[in-house]
Amino acid sequence: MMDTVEVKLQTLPKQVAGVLARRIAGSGVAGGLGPSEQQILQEFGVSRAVAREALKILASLDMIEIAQGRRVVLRPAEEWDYLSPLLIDWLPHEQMREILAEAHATRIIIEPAIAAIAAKHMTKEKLERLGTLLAAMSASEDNPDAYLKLDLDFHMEICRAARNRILDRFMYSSRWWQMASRRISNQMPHALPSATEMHRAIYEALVARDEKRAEEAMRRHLKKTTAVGLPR
Amino acid sequence: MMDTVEVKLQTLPKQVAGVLARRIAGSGVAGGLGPSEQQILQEFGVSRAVAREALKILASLDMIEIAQGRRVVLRPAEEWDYLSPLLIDWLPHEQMREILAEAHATRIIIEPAIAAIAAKHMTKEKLERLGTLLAAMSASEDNPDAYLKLDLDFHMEICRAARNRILDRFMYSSRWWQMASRRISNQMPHALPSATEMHRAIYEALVARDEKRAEEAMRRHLKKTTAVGLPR
DNA sequence: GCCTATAAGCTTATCAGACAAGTGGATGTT
DNA sequence: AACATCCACTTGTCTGATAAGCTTATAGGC
Repeated sequence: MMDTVEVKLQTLPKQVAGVLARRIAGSGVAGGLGPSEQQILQEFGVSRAVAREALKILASLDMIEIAQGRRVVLRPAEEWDYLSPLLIDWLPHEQMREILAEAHATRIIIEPAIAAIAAKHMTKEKLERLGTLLAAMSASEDNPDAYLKLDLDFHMEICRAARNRILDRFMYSSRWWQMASRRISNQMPHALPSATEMHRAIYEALVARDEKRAEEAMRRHLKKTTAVGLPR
Repeated sequence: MMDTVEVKLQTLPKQVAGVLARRIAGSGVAGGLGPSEQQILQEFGVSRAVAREALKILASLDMIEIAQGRRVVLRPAEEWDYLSPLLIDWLPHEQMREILAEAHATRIIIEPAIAAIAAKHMTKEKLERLGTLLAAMSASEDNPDAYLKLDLDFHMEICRAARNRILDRFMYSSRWWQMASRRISNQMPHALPSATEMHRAIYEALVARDEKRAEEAMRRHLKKTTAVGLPR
């Protein structure tokens, strides 16, 4: 039963995996031994099914390697799946801030290129949806949470226009980073009206189907929108 | 026991997940009902533990959504985890070729930027390792398999120099795509000596710490190395 | 008739205990 | 010292229960 507290925020294996992941992230040596099923049984008092699922979760993040007959071993942190929303939540704040900064740097590389491709493929329907989102953003400048969601949708919609599922997947992960970013620092990075203006600039470049201008507008936007809470 | 054939190429849940994934990828409607534990038990004759793990695998790829009490539902294909080596293997060839083309397009976006950043951060040790890899490539031009491995290591090593774990993860996935690419089309795309020359150009730009030149050399390399087996 | 509350029957989640299969090291033999 | 065998330990799979959450239908009250 894992604990006297009976609240069930999430599934049991996920909770166990979270504890183990934090422990590994905090003080794990690649190549070293990972938690065995038996250890988990004793420490958490859960059934073997739960222990196994927890390990499977860690394995799916490439944090550990499981093989029949062999003990669980820790994998190098450079190869963990930092694109997963699970791992994001389980990293110590120090590492999390680093990752978020790296994620933002990656956005600056990828999204301008996406905007350029999107400008080429832009259709009337897409533009209409983008226009609607833009209007909604303009009307939600007093509601940061709603604004963030619209912001994410706006970027995702542009990405979809590029018709590249790999890039789609990247943007999908990007969503979690930005929500995590919001979570650790509640302050708004900039005045929302200014953000709306930059989004409008991107939108208009897309309307004009001007690849170079869309690329540049996106780059300017992202460079201004510095990674939240990362003054370093 | 799943089948009369007793060969064990991989774990049982993975096999089941593979069959289900192919089926879903072939004719699945987002929002529709996915396979239930009961259905899997009856169809494959496996235990519930195996059926559950198979479903968990599909869920980790964002192909299905599992919740207690509710039936399993199919998630939209646009949000599947195309970065996973599992999914790559399970896609029908048609879709796989599309994805591989999109993956290559993504490389052309990301890797030149990586090369530029790497040029800035390049150290003596990294350069030495890259030089060693380059020499090994030159010596392995008659062994396509060994060459591919060295090629992948070369690109990964450059990425590591950029010190960005998100980009690392992308390159890590890229490895699987290229191995899959090789798998479906055994022909070598180009003469290996020519490839070595292009790698050497990248290497020399890195030695000179010339960001622009490294970026351009990488771009030229990738544009030449068209996605294998994709004449379309 | 309409709304609500309860209950029944699905589904997935967790538990328990067993046996199978693979690995690695200890043991013992040559 | 080299090799084969065995044994302890690990993960993989099976069986059959019980718990918990959701959906639907049914019965009751208004």
